[in-house]
Amino acid sequence: MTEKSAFLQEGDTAPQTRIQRAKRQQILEAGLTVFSEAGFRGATLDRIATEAGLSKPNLLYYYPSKEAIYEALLRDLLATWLDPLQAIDPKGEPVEEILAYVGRKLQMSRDFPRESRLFANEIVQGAPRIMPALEGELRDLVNTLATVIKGWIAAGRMAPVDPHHLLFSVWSLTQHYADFDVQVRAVLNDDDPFPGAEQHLDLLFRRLLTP
Amino acid sequence: MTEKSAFLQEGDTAPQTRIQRAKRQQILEAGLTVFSEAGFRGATLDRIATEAGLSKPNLLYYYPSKEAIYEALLRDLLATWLDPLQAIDPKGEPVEEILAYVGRKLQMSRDFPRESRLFANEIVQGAPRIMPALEGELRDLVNTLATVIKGWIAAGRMAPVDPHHLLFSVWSLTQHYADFDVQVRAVLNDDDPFPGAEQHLDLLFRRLLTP
DNA sequence: TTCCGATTTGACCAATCGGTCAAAAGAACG
DNA sequence: CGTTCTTTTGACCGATTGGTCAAATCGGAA
Repeated sequence: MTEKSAFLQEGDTAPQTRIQRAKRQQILEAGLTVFSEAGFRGATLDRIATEAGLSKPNLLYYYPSKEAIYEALLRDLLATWLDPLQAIDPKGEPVEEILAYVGRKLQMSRDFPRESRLFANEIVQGAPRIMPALEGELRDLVNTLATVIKGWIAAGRMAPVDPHHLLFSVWSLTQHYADFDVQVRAVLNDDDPFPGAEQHLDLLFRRLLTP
Repeated sequence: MTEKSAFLQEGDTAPQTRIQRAKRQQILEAGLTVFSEAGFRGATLDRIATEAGLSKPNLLYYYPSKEAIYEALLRDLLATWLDPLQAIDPKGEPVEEILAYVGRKLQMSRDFPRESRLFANEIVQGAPRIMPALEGELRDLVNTLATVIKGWIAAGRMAPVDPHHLLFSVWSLTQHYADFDVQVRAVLNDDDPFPGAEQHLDLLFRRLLTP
């Protein structure tokens, strides 16, 4: 087990007024849009400020730097992103638990594509800022779940599958519909891919996992 | 069918000396490295020039702009990227044909991760420069293959699966090991993921496709 | 050697970048 | 009203960006 990563931690939670909280939220919203479209380097403070309806110095009054906005976003998102994983119940029915996880992840791709693309941008470019979280919290969580899955397999309650690669499969298959959205829609003539995706992934994992 | 896209076409093939061909190749090599690490906006001409062992004006002597290098790369890569798809033989054994395709794609993730990440960067950020190719050549190729697969299914030679989503699955599962390499390795303690991936994907698609 | 086109480079430029600062404008409260 | 604290802004700065250009250098043919 790795000890909890010291990176991406929030500083002291300063007492914020209602206005400050609201403006910071506006900025994070705008930052999410811009960073997810352009990546860290591609995003500009001017664009984020415009998107948030603020002047650039005003934006910098609430967050001290571009880095600060980006890291605040990553920090907030990490929890959201790991939630569906933690919701898997070791005492549940294995195949159904994993299928439900796939469903949750697919729904996140549909409902929060910007968040997915923000992570995708970060990781494709080498994860320079969330690597510690990947090697810390994420790895721990994955290893814990891998143990659970191995138990399920040993008990004959699901087909024998490498737990780590199973998780990679869930991530890649579901996030693909958010991250590669434009490609998917280009191929499908702009039809909504999600109904078909849900059915397909249900079939795929059911076939893979049913003992 | 969409007519062949007019974008990303090479200009008249000017007669090149041996030196010109070599230097241009150097530049594309360096460009591939830098663009795949940083995306279009994140890449700088200075970095590409340094990587190629040239001065910036010298680099611009061979390619007129940053855009020109990037588009030359995308153009060259598109063919390479579509090759494994075209190698699928409609007269072959369905399950084995698709499994072989998966194998080729996975090998490309292992051997050409920069190329994979270049595309990933481009598409995650909205595919502003290869959208025409996606809606043209790619869509045509995919639709052609989808017809073949539907034929295979109708003949009972493979399990009934949505052909488009099947292809998305192949792409996402295989490219994940290149595009999200740092995440995969972070979770796996830096072990080589490819042997396990090969076995896992073979199992996954065999289960999915065997009638 | 001379010559000529191909190649290379240092110096430079305008635009954009992230970020600063002092001063102005609001808001809250007496 | 005046005072005090918070919020907002225009003007500005140094660094970096993509790209230009004239001059220097190179390399091969005669």
